[in-house]
Amino acid sequence: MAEAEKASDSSGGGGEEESVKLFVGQVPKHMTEAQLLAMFKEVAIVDEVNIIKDKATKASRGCCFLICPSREEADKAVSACHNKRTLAGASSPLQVKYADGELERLEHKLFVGMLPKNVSDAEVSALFSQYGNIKDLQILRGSPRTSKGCAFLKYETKEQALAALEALNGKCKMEGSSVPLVIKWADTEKERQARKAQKAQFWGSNVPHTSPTHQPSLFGALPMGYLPPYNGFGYQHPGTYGFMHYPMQNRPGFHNLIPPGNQGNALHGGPPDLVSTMAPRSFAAMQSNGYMGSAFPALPGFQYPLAYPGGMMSNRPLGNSHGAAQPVSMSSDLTNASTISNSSITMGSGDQIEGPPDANLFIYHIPQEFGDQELSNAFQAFGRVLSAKVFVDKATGVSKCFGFVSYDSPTAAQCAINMMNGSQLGGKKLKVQLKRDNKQSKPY
DNA sequence: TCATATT
Repeated sequence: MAEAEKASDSSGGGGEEESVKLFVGQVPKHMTEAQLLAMFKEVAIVDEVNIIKDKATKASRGCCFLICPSREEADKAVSACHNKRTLAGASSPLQVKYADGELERLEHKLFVGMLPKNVSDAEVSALFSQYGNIKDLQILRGSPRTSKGCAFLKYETKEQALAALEALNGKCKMEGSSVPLVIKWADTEKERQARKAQKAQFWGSNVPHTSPTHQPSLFGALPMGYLPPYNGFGYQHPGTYGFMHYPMQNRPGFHNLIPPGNQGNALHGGPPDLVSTMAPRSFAAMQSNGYMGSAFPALPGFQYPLAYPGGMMSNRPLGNSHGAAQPVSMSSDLTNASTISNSSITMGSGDQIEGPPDANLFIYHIPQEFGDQELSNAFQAFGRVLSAKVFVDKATGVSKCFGFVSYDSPTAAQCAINMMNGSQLGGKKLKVQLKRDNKQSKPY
């Protein structure tokens, strides 16, 4: 009694279903959509180019989307361009890939929960084959004979997947189970990452100290976009069995198809509410540590390195011979010192300006709690810092402990290497070296 | 352990 018809007419029937969105990185900010379109049209059919712009300033963010009419065309664009050529003004080759969630959108992947523990592939196959050809079935197992109660499943078409979802979700108990199956669209990568990030927050582990240069925030470690945190996709929509009209090409972003009383499953269950369980952290610690209120506020966990060249804010430079540090005049007075550093604080971080060749540093073992600003501060004694960037995990906001510092001169960079490489910052020894050259200049 | 970004 499977009515595949019903499914197909709710999906609009436009040819758009087939089109594929690609993400393109390393696009020089000055390029126009028309220029990009012309360029990409040389290698594939491209319907549209959309430059991704800053919401506020409308300036290009250095990347764009391409809309291709089919996967074939999209793949042509990817293989012809990805990592293949560097546009004038870019620092590394074009990055061309499926936009976030796009691959998954095309995959029609379903999540199946509440499977019996002892279910076999054959049983699941038999049940789901009623609705279409199963392209891929993966039952998550603890051991060969026991399932974890869930599976991922792909059909050839979205209509088939939708038919199975509508026919079985909440309505079908498999032999050996007292609860009905739960079927939903599998989470996208983004949803998984968001959930992971939330879990990290929840457990309070792995979260760097809130930097004293920012307002203390419960979510200081997360990118702004994650505020407020996800509240558990669709977990509180009991009773929504109604089939929403699936809009044209996009499946719903959130899943409200879980029957009431169903707890979900280990993979998809998340803490329902984080906000109320979060406790402010690290404020007291900050106030009681010796640095707070001194002229050393921006460097939590900083231990005066023996090798440290002096001059971080209030410290009098050690009469060093490299001309970069502020000259020591009669005053090592705090007000004066902090004025100096405050004025340079605002310029060194943020944009990723590259300096001239050999003026850019790669730094590893940066203390976890350092942000761009702290990195910049730590390196400003050796020359003019054009930019300082600590890399951060996109999903969790946690520092990856490496970053880049760019100076305006190779001399400054070399000086920083001499003074900072191997010095003790936080727990580990800093590794400071010249950044590898990324540009692929055509050998021929 | 060497460069992001997803309207």
